[in-house]
Amino acid sequence: MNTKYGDYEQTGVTVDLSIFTVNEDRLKAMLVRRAEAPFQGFWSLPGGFLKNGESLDAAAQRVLIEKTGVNDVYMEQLYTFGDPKRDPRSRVITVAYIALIPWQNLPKPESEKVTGLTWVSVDSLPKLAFDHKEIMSYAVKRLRAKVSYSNIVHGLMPRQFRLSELQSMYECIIDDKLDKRNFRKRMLATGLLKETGKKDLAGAHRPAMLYQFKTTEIVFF
Amino acid sequence: MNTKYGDYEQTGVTVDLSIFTVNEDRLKAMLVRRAEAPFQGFWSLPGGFLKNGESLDAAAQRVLIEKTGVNDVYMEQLYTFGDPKRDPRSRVITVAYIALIPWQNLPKPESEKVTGLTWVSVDSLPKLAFDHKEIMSYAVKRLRAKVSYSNIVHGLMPRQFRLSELQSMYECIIDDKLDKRNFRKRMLATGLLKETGKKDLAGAHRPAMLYQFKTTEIVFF
DNA sequence: CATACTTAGTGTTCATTGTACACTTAGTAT
DNA sequence: ATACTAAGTGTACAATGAACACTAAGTATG
Repeated sequence: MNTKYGDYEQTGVTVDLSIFTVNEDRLKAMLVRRAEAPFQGFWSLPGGFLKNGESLDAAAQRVLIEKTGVNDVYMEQLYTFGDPKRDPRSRVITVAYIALIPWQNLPKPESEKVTGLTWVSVDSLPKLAFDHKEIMSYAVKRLRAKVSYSNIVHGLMPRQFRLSELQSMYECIIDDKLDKRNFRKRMLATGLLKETGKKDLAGAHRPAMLYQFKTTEIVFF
Repeated sequence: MNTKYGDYEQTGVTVDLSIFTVNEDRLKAMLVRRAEAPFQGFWSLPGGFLKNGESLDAAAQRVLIEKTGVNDVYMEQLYTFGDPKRDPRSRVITVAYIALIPWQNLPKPESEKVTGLTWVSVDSLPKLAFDHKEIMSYAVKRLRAKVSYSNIVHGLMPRQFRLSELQSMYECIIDDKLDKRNFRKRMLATGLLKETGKKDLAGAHRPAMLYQFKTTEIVFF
């Protein structure tokens, strides 16, 4: 396990992902069932070892596609966790990422039994393997904070949406209610939205204008 | 070099530190001269390999003490850089940290020739080894941003100080002038400062009250 | 010892931003 | 035709941020 340097241990490097979506008015995270020891049968964050010649971002992308089938989503590095005892087998440090996926973009969920995957509200997480609870807490904290000073919710919205849907998205991430008129004023004032000209005729009520983001980039207010 | 897993390379893990101080009204970073290849003779960030059983934070602390002789300073993890080509020898990922040290707390600098250490204004950095320029840019960006929404400057101030010194600290980090009255109002309004009751009688002018921070913790506004 | 010099210390006005709050509109359903 | 539902809109007030100039309390000098 150790190199010729003695003091300098060979270290495993993994990436672990906090993949978020919003569904049924709940902020949810993807968990995968561990098939093997340690923590066999426990839920954990999707992750994997860094491969030969692979950048950290690329590794995170790879894990994302493996588990969700989805590409091209918002992703950012969160933090690196390196407690020497965090993996009982050997020294492994993990570079944690946050990813955001609009629920609509996810393939229809198959049975949890088959896939070993599930989406769980971040407020009612089960016991998680390793230090994944800590990682997840940190990710939720970062996401909640970032919502208030950036347009990061973009990563969770479908391409076109009603302003009321956008508002709900904010509300369920920050877990608080917002004033409709002030919300609309602020959002339109950012200049990041544009009207599509289309209307959403669903429902027995006045149809809503559909909006979309002008740019994919994350902007800080 | 490779493990039995083939795809999964053994990876070196280092920590690299952007250590900042302010002196002569300049935000400066510590650089160390590389004694060995690669990048022999180049300036680089202080850093080192993660040791056996050592947490990332502990490794960063160790490097800090080795290079500065100083303990107990503000330090935070910055970002993890993992481009597969960032070290020409082999796969090494590095966890970057930011550290802040009040200039007054540093031991008297010996000759650069002897120590291989120097402090350079972040606006006039020389060519750096590896991807250290990129790391440093990111660190400066983070520090400049954080100054405006936290009391992180605490990490750069001596224990007691005049409000005008505090203002200068802000000004030279954000590289802009601030209004004296508004600055004082805002600072005192945070409630994070307390008067020491002492006066600074240096200089041929009205003596200044000395202040200190009530708490060591970093607070976000 | 009177005067000049230097930095410390202090308030107010105005502009901008944020917050609270209720009714009309345009569709569908009965 | 009427009821129902979510969409869409404006204003008054409070809080915050920004611009701005003089007096105070020491030391240094002639």
